[in-house]
Amino acid sequence: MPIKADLDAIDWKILRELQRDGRMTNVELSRRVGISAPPCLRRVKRLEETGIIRGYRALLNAPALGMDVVAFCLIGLHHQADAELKAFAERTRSWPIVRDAWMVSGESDFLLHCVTSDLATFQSFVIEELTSTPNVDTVRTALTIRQVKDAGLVEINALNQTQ
Amino acid sequence: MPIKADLDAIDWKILRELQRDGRMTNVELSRRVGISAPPCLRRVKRLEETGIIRGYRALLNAPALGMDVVAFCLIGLHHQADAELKAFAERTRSWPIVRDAWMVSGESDFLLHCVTSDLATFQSFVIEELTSTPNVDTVRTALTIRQVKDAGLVEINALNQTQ
DNA sequence: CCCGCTGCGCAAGAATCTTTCGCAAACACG
DNA sequence: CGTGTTTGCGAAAGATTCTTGCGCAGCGGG
Repeated sequence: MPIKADLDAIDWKILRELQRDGRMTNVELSRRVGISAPPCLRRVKRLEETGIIRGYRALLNAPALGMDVVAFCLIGLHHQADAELKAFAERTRSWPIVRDAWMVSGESDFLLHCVTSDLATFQSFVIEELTSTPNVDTVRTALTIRQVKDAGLVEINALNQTQ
Repeated sequence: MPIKADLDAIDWKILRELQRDGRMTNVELSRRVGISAPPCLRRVKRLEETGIIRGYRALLNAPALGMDVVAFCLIGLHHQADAELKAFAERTRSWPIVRDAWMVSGESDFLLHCVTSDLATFQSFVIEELTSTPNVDTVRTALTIRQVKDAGLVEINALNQTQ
């Protein structure tokens, strides 16, 4: 699945710009990376088709939309057989409060990124949903105070552009 | 800062669509939300200007770009005075490995989302950077096995559209 | 030396963006 | 009720951008 595509300096620049502003016009993008619009569009399309660009997403302001509580939950299961891991993973997808989730190794088995409107909703989710889910052993929660950094998913610096 | 803007059903539809595909053309967006293009564009612009839409971002495929290691670090500090919290927050911004970071309350003080090319790089980051940073008390790490859910930041369901 | 491959950029038509303007519905107020 | 104000939709048109087709240059391999 990971194709490890060989990208040149221009491709890296495109990725950096689109990670910074995914709605930039192709004309502006082509100007920034130093080629004309048609080849630039072809490169973007190729990056999308090969899956290197998985998609585009608007970043929403959660508090302004009434979602004031962001929290992380570390979940430990009793049994970690493959079927049980898959079952819990599937369950996270059915909880709207859980925005993204990771299977992890270490002291816990899952890490959930949760967003809710208020603390009461979050607490009832933890108590009535999480801890009452079969096979769930431990639930440790960390309420967020504020986000202190929000870069894109992948670091793209000048070094990538010299390949 | 959180404006708690009053949004109607069409605004919520716009947010839902753009969170799903941030590069959709305005014509396509207007068709999906049921109004013509000009008022649709005005609404999007207003959502951007009021900060409800914070920006747009391309979602990159980290493994395909050679970033095979995703991990989370829970950091506990010795002292949690305001100046020290700010100092550590500032430091997270200088580490390229840290892609986003949260100040949290609970057993730890910070949660770091880290992405690196390989395990050795991550380990040397933890040992040589994190644990040797002044005021850092505890560092707990959770290596991710795989992401099991990746929805947008905010849940937008049909209920929002009946306001 | 020639051939095939790759990728750039020009040019033109299609689609989209963006502004302007008229209009209708909702509302406040006398 | 009637009137003025506000708000937001949608048609129209020009500007911009997207998208495709095509010619050309650079680069290896036979």
